[in-house]
Amino acid sequence: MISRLHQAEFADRFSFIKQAAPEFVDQFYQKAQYRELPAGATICDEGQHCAYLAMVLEGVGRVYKLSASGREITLYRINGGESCVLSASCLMNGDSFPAIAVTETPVRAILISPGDVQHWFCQEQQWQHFVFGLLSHRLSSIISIVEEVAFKRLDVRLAEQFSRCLQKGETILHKTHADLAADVGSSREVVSRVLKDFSERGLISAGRGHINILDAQALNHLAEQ
Amino acid sequence: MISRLHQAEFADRFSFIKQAAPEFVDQFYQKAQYRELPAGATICDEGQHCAYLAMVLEGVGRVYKLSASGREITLYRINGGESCVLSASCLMNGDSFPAIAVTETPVRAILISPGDVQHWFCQEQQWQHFVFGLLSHRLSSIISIVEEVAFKRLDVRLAEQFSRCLQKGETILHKTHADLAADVGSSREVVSRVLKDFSERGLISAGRGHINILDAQALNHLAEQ
DNA sequence: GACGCTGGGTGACATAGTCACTGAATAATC
DNA sequence: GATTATTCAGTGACTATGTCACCCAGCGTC
Repeated sequence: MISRLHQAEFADRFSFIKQAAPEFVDQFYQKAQYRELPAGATICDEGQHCAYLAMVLEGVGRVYKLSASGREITLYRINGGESCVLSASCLMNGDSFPAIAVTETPVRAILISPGDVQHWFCQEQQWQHFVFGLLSHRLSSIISIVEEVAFKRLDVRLAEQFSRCLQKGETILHKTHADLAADVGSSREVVSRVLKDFSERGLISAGRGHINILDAQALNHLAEQ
Repeated sequence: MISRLHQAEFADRFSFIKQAAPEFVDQFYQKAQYRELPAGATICDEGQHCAYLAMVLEGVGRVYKLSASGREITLYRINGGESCVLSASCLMNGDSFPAIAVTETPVRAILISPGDVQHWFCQEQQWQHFVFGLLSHRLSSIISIVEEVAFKRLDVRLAEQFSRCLQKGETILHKTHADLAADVGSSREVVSRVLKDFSERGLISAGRGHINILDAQALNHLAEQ
């Protein structure tokens, strides 16, 4: 059962619920659970079966793949108003989760049980569209990850990271070289080398645990490639 | 309108239709179209909007990404009884197609218009499950492509290709080095080098346009990594 | 200050991608 | 049947990336 306060917050984040039938909405809030998770918590491990579909109100989750040698690559992040597609997919098919999901910041979320996800999928059109939209939207985002990894050079891909940071209006990126390597699926050493090169060309200046973006234009231009 | 003969073939390939409501089935066969395509035809180009959802009766389609430099990587193949998920996704959201789809062999397929795909999605539960299943199943297959490209060595990935070929009971792979490169997202020269190494180690023997698999056990073992 | 931990730098080497070119096998043309 | 064009494959040189084994610096704790 979800409190009035969280219902309002949910409707704010997930506007599809406003178009749904009142009986569905009642049932939804009745059966859903509210949960808070600390930063760094594991939501779902590789090969596990998902216990719930998490719909994030606030905070950031990260879904990534881990290689045998310990390298990582981020598949996508889940922000407020988003939900973990892979969970959706697993829940509907009973497949096991093909990646690892963790919280990067404290997360507050609404949880839906597998049974309800499936049950409502056949009943409420708005819910159906929401779940389907999640899945199909993420499919193309993961295809663009394939494209990135298979075809693009590392300097271009790192420049894209900085570009994205700039689009949010930030000029300091609070990440370590190892963090960046885990995002793009490379290794720390290689990221360090590229960043050293960026640094020497005056595109960025590096500090311990953070990076100052100096030449936005040059980085945006590099990211275009 | 689909002929009786093709209706039987369709039901054989796409068994979900057997569980669907008779009114739906009637409407489905009424509105669907039968189409034959030659080998090498372009089904959908990057950035285009899909005209139809294709459900393949017979033949093989290939969906791939093309890089600016001309390299390719195969995202998945569509065999008889399968359907192009990306189309499904595009059709439901009105997004443009994020890859290129072509026929590798002559293809016979049933085509559904975007309007019908959406319309039926809200009406017939079996259809809903079919489309949703397509999407969620392919999502994890594309995630494993990310894993392959980001983490695995090329020799291992080529060994996997041979392994898959062996599983179908074939010991000769009728592909050029360039074909293999396009599948795994590498370049011909690099594939040639790896195959030369395989050849010298007695794992395969190469001919023009085909490869004989000699040491199945060693290749399977290499593919395990 | 001694210690450990984390973040980052580096050189040496292995693997992978790019470029420019070669030659051989096959298909197309006359 | 000889010539030409096209496709397929091999190669060397160079660059980019990944791996391994280290190093050192900063910053806590005790």
